[in-house]
Amino acid sequence: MTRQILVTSALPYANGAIHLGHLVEYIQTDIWVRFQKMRGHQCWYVCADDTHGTPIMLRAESEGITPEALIERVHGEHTRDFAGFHVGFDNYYTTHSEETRSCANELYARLRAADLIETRVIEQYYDPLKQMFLPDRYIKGECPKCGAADQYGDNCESCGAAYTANELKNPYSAVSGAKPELRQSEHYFFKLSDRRCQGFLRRWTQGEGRLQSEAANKLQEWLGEVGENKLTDWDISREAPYFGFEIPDAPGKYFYVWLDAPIGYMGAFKNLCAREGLDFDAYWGPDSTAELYHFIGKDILYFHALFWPAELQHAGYRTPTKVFAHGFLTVDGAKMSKSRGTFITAESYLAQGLDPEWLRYYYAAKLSSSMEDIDLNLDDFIARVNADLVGKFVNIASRAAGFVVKRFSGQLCPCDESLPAIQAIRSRLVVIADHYEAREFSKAIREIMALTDLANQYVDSVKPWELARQEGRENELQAVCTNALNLFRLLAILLKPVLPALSAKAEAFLKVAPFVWDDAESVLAAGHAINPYKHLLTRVEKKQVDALVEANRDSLAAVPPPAPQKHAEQQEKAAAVAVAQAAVGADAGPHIGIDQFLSVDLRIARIVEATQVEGADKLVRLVLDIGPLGTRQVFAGIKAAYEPSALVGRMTVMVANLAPRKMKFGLSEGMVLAASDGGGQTPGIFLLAPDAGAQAGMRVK
RNA sequence: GGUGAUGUAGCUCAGUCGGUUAGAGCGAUGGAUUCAUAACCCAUAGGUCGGUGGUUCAAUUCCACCCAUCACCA
Repeated sequence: MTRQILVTSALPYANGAIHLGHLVEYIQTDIWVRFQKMRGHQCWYVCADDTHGTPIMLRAESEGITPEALIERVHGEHTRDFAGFHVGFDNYYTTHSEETRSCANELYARLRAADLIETRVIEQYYDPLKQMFLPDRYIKGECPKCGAADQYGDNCESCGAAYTANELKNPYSAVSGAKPELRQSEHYFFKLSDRRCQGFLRRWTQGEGRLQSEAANKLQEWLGEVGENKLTDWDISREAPYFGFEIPDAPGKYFYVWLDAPIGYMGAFKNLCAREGLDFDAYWGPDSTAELYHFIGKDILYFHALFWPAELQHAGYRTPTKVFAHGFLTVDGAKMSKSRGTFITAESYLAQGLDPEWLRYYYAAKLSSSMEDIDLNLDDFIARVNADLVGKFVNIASRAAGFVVKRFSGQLCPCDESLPAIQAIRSRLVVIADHYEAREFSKAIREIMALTDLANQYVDSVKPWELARQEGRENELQAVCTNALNLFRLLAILLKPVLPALSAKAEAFLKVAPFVWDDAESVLAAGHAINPYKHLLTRVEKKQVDALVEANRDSLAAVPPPAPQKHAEQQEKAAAVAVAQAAVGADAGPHIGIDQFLSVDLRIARIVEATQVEGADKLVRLVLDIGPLGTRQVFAGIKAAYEPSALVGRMTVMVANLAPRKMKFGLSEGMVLAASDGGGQTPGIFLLAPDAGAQAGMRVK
């Protein structure tokens, strides 16, 4: 029976590059989709860029371009990167489309009709300078609990306390630095707390096979006990200015990016329907018999297993058949890191000349159906790809093809289907297919590689190179090589979902039509002729991987800090961090060693003299007392912020071993430490000062 | 802080619904071989199954606590 299947991967956010963490999901999904297609099912794979929200708006602004221009450029980059890794979308669209807009409007209207939309006035911080409401993540201030400075508006990184932005002390806008004011505005809420949603979700999330058991448990936790009303309503609107879709009956208010993101699945599919002549309702209507699967990262389970099905259900659409969550990617056992060079972009991987199928294979070899994180161990990556793919798999074709082409013009004789190795493959077909279907790719790969070992053992046992030296044994030679090539073909079929490009080369080499799964039931006919063998796959070299890491080290200062996967919600914090970092003047950059740090001689200094410098716009001349080290003259560019007379007597911190520099106004013998916003968004210069008790000349470290 | 997941050979991972000698691939070592991008084949070594206690005739497997890593706490 031919199944009708619609598959999605989560929409990547349109303000950053695709990296190896993202690729886990797209490769996982692509393997599954390719498997379904090989099985002869009608399977559509759609995805899109997630293009709306504050981070996009601010990012575009900082680049001096329109959001439309930004998302168009990023769409091009994403499309290129995915194609480079053979991710075969049937449609890679954008949420900034008329299809998505109309789907969003329709879904919203239906929820409204179902009395599941409610308006409520809420009080929120507003940036008077920037003239916009600030998401919590864009407000910083002192933690209400422990008093730590520069904490975000949702929780404290110092003491871990959770609170609302309104509770922060001395709040300021991370966008402009301005002091935000509380303003009221009307927001639109999806009533997730409604009894209907609760009841529905309790049933839906526990549906057989709907979610992985870990995910179902998590959902159970979020839902709470029966009677316990743990779900809260979801704020789905944002005030202008906002880059997104305006809510039809609410001028100046926009759908929150997370509302239209999953609707982007619909929009992308609707666009595909127009192109392919498909019936949208056959897939999304309440009576749809098609299967709908969402592949997502475990970080966005909440959206896909609570909000999304509840919305669909009550807006009269079908709900997802299953939601598949995967874990995060670590590299060499740790979070991806810019300073270590393990925050690797898809673009750089390809640009450095690494083969995308190496990564596809490695991921497949590690992926299971669980939500566990997977680790890309770079040394293991090299060893495994080389051993399995080049040493074992490709080697089978390589060691048989030469004889067949040279001695028999590429012609094959009948294949011995009773061969134990062939029988072994046949006997494992169902098991392997089941593993693919269940997304147990690592198990499938394990099986296939065990069979590959059998194939090499077979070649070793029949010793074609000895037969080739003996007259009169040509038939035997042709027979064993034919068998070996058939073994290779069968294995290539099994690996095709993982290695589409390599399989295509194998098809060309063997001169056969594109493999489908059922081809594994047959063998090449006697008399069939193959092409001369060309290398199907090169080895990974350590130096290539080293170069890749080097190329990614610290090369991404402009993008948000590393994280396994980024979607709109999480992006807000990342973007806020980026904004905050820009405000400090620079990214944290690569690490330095303790020795390097200790080479800077920082000293507590007492300002004993401070005078205007005639003819200098920014400089103040300071004479600093650093105790046993005597006094130093320093010219500091702090005139804009400090009246010289007010500085006399103050304690501060200076770099005592900075090489003296001759300036127009005299010799500067060091540097005082002061903070300022290199980006110019927060005005002011802030001289450092030690706590009371510090004495002039003390070492700072 | 609370909750959950994970922690098994140098590396990557299986596995044990408690039961005689804990498995695979890679890597290492030795051997064999030379058809194959020095690949392949055979063999050997290597683990107090994160730590400490407990339950049991018996625990790596169950329980408690601890440590480490990761995640969630919307």
